Amino acid sequence: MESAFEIIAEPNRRAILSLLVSSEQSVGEIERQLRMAQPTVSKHLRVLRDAGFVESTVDAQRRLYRLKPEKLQEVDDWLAQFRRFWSAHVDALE
Amino acid sequence: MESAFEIIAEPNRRAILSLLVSSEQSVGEIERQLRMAQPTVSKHLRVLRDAGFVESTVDAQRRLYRLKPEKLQEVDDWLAQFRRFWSAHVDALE
DNA sequence: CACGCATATGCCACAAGGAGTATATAAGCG
DNA sequence: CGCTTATATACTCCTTGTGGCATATGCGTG
Repeated sequence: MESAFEIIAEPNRRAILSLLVSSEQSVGEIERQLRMAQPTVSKHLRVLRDAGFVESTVDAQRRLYRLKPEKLQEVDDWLAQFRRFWSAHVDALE
Repeated sequence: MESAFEIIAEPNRRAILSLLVSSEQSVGEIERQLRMAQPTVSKHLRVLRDAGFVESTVDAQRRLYRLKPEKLQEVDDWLAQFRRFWSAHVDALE
């Protein structure tokens, strides 16, 4: 599970990342909003943190997780090579 | 392997997609350029075709595969929600 | 310091995907 | 028509990821 692509292949992880767009969240908040079991949330957050997609800070017993955009940008960069295709496709339709 | 994200999680498949950016290619051409075993190429192409990432036409015994951008655009669309983050990050650095 | 809440980790079982090898299908060509 | 080239599929093995459950750790509070 080295690559950024493998990380975001998992639907629950994508859901977590989307949640974190609005603001940082604690594990419990993620758990409730996504209705996932707590260990599942923690495990996915671990994966996301190790891969550099999120970072966390301590707030008493809570850990607050927030987005780190670099890795997503990596995905975005890979997609760049294909961008001309969808403009080309639109052109073809016209 | 339903989602577009799972499809592009596989490195060989990403390599194939990148190859097809330049022009359509036959199975054999892909095989040689990426140094993959022929059945491996065929299997990945099957997955890519079923998922809507590529399409093929027949040229005698050859099958020519070419890119279909829609699914990649799907990924791009999902990434959109994060875009404001990397501009924000740049701003923060300044 | 005992208890409770929040989070992390360990272990197990299950499922799914990928590679390798062999084989099938299909088209062109002598 | 038999042979060769090009591609697809079947089967098996192996690895890896994920979830569930139980348990550990850590901090705060009475």
